[in-house]
Amino acid sequence: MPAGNRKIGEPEAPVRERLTRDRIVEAALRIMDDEGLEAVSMRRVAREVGVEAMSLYHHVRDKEDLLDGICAAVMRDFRFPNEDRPWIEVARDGAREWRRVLRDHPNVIALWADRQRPMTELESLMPMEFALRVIQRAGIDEREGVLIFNVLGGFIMGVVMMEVGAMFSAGTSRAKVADRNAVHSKLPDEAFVQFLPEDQVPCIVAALPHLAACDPDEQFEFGLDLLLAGIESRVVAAPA
Amino acid sequence: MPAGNRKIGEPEAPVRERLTRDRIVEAALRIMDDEGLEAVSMRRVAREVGVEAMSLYHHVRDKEDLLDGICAAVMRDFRFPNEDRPWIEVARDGAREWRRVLRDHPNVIALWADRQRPMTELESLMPMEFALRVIQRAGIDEREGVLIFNVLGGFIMGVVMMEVGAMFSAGTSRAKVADRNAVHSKLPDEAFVQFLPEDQVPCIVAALPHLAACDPDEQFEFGLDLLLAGIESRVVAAPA
DNA sequence: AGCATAGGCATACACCGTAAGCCTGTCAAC
DNA sequence: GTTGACAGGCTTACGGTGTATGCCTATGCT
Repeated sequence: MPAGNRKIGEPEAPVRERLTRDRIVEAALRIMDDEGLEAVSMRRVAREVGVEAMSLYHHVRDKEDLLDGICAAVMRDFRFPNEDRPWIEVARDGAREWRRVLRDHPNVIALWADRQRPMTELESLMPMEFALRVIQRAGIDEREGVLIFNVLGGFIMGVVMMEVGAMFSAGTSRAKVADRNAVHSKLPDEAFVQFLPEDQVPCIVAALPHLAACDPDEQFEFGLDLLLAGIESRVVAAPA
Repeated sequence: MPAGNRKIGEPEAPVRERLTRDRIVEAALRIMDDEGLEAVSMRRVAREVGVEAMSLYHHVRDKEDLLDGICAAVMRDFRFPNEDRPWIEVARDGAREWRRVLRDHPNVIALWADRQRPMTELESLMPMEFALRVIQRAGIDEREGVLIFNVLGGFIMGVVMMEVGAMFSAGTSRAKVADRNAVHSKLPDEAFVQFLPEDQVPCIVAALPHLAACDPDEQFEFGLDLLLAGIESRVVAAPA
């Protein structure tokens, strides 16, 4: 018989604290961060908060809604840099902070990528508002400001995605791949790096040590400098 | 009783052509492009090629392997630009081509994002080889070449992701959102754009017309110019 | 002709999201 | 106090998923 079905007057109450949307979303986010996106199921989240799956539906409309909640929670994690400085410093810190958020919740990129729908909650839009404000204060007109916003935003997301996804880096994410030994048409994976044929992909082979040694922070700062320098040169060329 | 269980000597044979890994992958890619990533299930793919789900397992190890096949097929779609030109033109065309591929198969970004494992098939690495070769021919040393490769690659992926995902653009992807009217804590969605409170997000409100009107091609070229100009300035500053 | 094998198929299991409905503890109105 | 509404848990059930296991047949080699 289920809990809560105790006789009346029984001494100790169940004492489970009330379920709330926030508790649910928080648990789901934790699961996503710890166990990956596909581990986030209604049953798994329910178990995490000590409840049956269907009970969640009193607090979230459906799974989509729960995922929306996760997105909002991630956006809420953005800590706004102090803006009382030259715009370019604020922009740089904002970009770094966005990268920090994405790296702290790397699976949120996949979440955005396959749901493909815009944020709707006001609170989630505040980082965007911040970015546009910084750009505007640099004296850039609104039209170009949108271009720059998208370029910077895309750059940050893409670089972090390559960083955490290791799509090309060839040395990382060994754990996920380890048990997949060749059965069909596949390289043995384990020694993938060593057996790249130099005559067919000489540039990759030559670049391998640098790919392996590449520091993600330096990587990011390099690209950010490139973009910000380009943007700044446009500002001084056409001052407001 | 199943098909193929006909009496011997029956006039018309089933005539189904042999199942191959390529046919399966091709069908899966088509489904992903037409119906989205979540539509790609073993049963759905099997139906597409006129077979039962379990028959696929004679040609792919598991679903992961099938998804690997999709990734490889997408990479095979990359058409290499003519390289007998100044490196910066080749680089520009390579970037455009990569964007074309990603836009033709927009769901592959989500696929990369949540699988997070490197490409292993040699053929899939040829576009990377191409990119590194172009960068190297610009006279950039290998270490910095890797930085530039990652920056450009990340930029392209991120910008296309924002482009197709419409994460912030607020005007698009109406169809996917239309039937989700407010039940829980949610804005009505339909009139989302109009009801953004100007006092709380003035910069977004001001930017909205430009967000809506922003031409993705111009957007991409803008960012690409910014990056390539920055890269070129480093080349002339420190010639090989 | 006999037989191995490749490549189909059917069944079964555990897990998924969620519709429908039930049960109980809380609380306001009388 | 009793009553009734209701919020918020729970159970069951249905159709979907990936895939392990095993069967059956058509093909090709000897």
